[in-house]
Amino acid sequence: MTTTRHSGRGRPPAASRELLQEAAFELFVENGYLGTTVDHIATRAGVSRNTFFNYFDAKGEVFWVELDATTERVKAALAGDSSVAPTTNAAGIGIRQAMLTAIAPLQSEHVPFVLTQYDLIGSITELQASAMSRFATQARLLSEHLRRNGVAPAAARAQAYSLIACVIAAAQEWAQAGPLRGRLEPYVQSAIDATLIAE
Amino acid sequence: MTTTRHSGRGRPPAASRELLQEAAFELFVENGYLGTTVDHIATRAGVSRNTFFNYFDAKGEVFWVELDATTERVKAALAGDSSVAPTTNAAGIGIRQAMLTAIAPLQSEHVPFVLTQYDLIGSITELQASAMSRFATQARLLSEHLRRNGVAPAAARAQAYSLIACVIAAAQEWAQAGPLRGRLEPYVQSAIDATLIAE
DNA sequence: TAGACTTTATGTACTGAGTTCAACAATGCC
DNA sequence: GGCATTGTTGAACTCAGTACATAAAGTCTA
Repeated sequence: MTTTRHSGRGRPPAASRELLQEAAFELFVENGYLGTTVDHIATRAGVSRNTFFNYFDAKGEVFWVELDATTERVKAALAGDSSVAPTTNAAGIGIRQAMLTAIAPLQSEHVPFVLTQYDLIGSITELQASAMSRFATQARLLSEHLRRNGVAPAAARAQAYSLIACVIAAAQEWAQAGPLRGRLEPYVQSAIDATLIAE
Repeated sequence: MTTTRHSGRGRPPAASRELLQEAAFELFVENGYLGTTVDHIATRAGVSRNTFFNYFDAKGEVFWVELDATTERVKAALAGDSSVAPTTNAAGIGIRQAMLTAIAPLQSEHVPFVLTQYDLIGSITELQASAMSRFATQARLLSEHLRRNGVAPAAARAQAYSLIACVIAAAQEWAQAGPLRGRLEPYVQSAIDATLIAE
């Protein structure tokens, strides 16, 4: 997942996730997702088809490089969260804070490519699969953190999933909001609020 | 999506979604999902490979027949929901009630096959894709209903997604709970409660 | 400097999902 | 019987993803 540094020994890499990602995005813009084959991407990046699969497990994975960095930040924020008292409420607020911290750097200019392509995600099975896989990873992350802090499994799951739901909803609104969208964080905050007052 | 009745005219169908689904489940149990090809399923059902794709858009779709029936019930419940006052709260409760009504028939014996296969869904891209697609359909359904009832788009999205998150979390707990699990409904109710008290 | 070792790249061949399209089969209707 | 309609079938194809053996390009060590 993370970019592994070249150790010095062995044949130096001819490509990188970033290089392949750039080549892919160029081609997606030029020919669309379906009009772009893995062969095209590899050729554009100057490597062979197989090399692409050395860097990504699947064609659709290329969309998520930027967002996976955010997942890493979530992980870090959770690790740094001492989450004091093992009560449901404190832990619930814990994951919420961790999430807000992780997405805090996301400014108007940093809209991940994937967020500008919701129509694609909705219509292309490979992207649906990779999106689902991302959500599942996040869910596991948050859910386990809650359980470690004493929240009952069922409640942990519900709270984790619900938080992710809010982030997704917020991210969609944010991406759609155009160049003046500003930071993502307030969008997430109001999504959370919208679900809480719904009593 | 819905089973289209044979109109009387034309060549009568040699198969049906149900028949293919049964053949598929048998083979999944015998040889696993990956060990079962579309060819196998079609052969077991006594038709050709192409005929399978006349009934399902993809191999993974076969998992969701039972759950798609629930989606139809959600749709019906929403249609029958006069959802009186166009206020956020009333509409929010509206989709919640519609969802609870739609899943009310689900008893201990009716655990959809797909719910017993979460490990599969997590590891097989085709199933991730079809799951994602189901969630997206549900989300659109609920979200549009809220917007029609005067809820702001952003809030509608957040509430709809969050409700789906609760149902998914609840369904997982329910499926894992074993033969004495009882009805799904209370699981959903407590998932919703768990997210609301998380303030 | 000649290997030995390590890491990455490449080529080939394969499986299987999903698509396209034309031909064919079975039914009701006139 | 002819005809429209609906459904099935076969063949050929594209492309993602996998497996595996081999080659290339470096570093390290004797």
